[in-house]
Amino acid sequence: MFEVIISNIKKKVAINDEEAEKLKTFFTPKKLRKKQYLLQEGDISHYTAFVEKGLLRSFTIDDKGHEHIMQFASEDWWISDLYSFLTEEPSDYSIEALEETELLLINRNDYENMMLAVPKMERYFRILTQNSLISMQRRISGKMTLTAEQNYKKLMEQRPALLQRVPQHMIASFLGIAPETLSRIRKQMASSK
Amino acid sequence: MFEVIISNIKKKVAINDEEAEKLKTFFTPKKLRKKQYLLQEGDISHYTAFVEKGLLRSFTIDDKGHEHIMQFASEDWWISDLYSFLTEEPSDYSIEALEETELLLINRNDYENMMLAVPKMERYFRILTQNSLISMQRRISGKMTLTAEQNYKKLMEQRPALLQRVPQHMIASFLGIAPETLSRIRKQMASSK
DNA sequence: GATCCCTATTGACCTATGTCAACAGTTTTT
DNA sequence: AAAAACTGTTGACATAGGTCAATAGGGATC
Repeated sequence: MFEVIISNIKKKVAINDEEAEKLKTFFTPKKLRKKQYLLQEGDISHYTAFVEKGLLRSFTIDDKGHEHIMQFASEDWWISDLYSFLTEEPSDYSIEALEETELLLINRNDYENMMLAVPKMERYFRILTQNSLISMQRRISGKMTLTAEQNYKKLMEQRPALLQRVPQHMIASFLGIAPETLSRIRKQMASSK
Repeated sequence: MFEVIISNIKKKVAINDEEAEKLKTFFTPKKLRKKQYLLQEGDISHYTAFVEKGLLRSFTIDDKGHEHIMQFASEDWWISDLYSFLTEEPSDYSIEALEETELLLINRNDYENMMLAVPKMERYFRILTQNSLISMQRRISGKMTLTAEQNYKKLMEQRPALLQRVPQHMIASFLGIAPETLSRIRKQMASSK
């Protein structure tokens, strides 16, 4: 059950078997069916979740009732509303399973305790967060400098598998464009190729 | 010379005087005049910089020659192109001083060595990076769900001092809108109030 | 196997924001 | 103090992408 996460951690920091065993004690497994929620907008994100299997999305809903997807998380990724998780303020986001999903949850206290018990985890989470920050910066950069079509192509290159697992209108939502726009972009890409 | 950074670190992790002394040895002070560059697009971001005094921006230039500002950094902030700093690949960004600026620089090796010498710095940088990640997420969220005017108002609330220090067209660039658009937004805000 | 829901497509039209150019203050440089 | 560079404003116009509504083909569900 813990193979995926332990191997993920070992990719970033060197831990021994004893430390690995200690880490396992902090997590709570949880399964979600398709369409079940891990977090509802307005609630506090008590957990941050590691995805062992499956796929989820985090999203928010604007004044006009439109959904905007902030993140997709599949195997080997973490997902939460970091702001709500760290501050224990209510979240603006919901997190929903898009497939049968298996998670390992850790709550705020155990997150801190785990780092006290195994200090190398500070380093693990630092590296993880740095990588997320870089990808967020690139996403903003793309939003500011590229057209919708260019951003779509970039996503095709960077996360081709995602496009196979997620309905097209959710890809549009993640890119920050209307589903009709993505449909038209694809049509025109097909014709001009 | 190190008061600002040491007090910034102490706000996030408990360090003693001995550790503080050790930390100081890793930094190189640097001054920049207005309009001088810390990093030029195409070069490798060898340093990450802590701002003791002054103000800088990081920005990229798109196909049409338009500048897009990714970050403003004033006193008590860090600035670099994190991607280039960590991977030692050439950067897509430039970093320029907007005022007389005093920095403390640390290079890639010393960044790692500092964390080996004072392991609490892993925690410090983890917390720092988490906070940056949260603010980036909010910026994307705003870009996706709000109008240009709403994003401008949000910035006015969150960083009022910045608007006093930076020309309006750079605020527009940071918001990802044309300078003319911001001028019109301000005009209309003034009349409807 | 009929119904319902979800998904994608298309057309007609709309709107927020961008573009280009002119102009006028201000600040900086010489 | 003149010239140059920078900054912000305004008007006319252009355009990328959004909105709304109709249609249609799967799956899923009863």
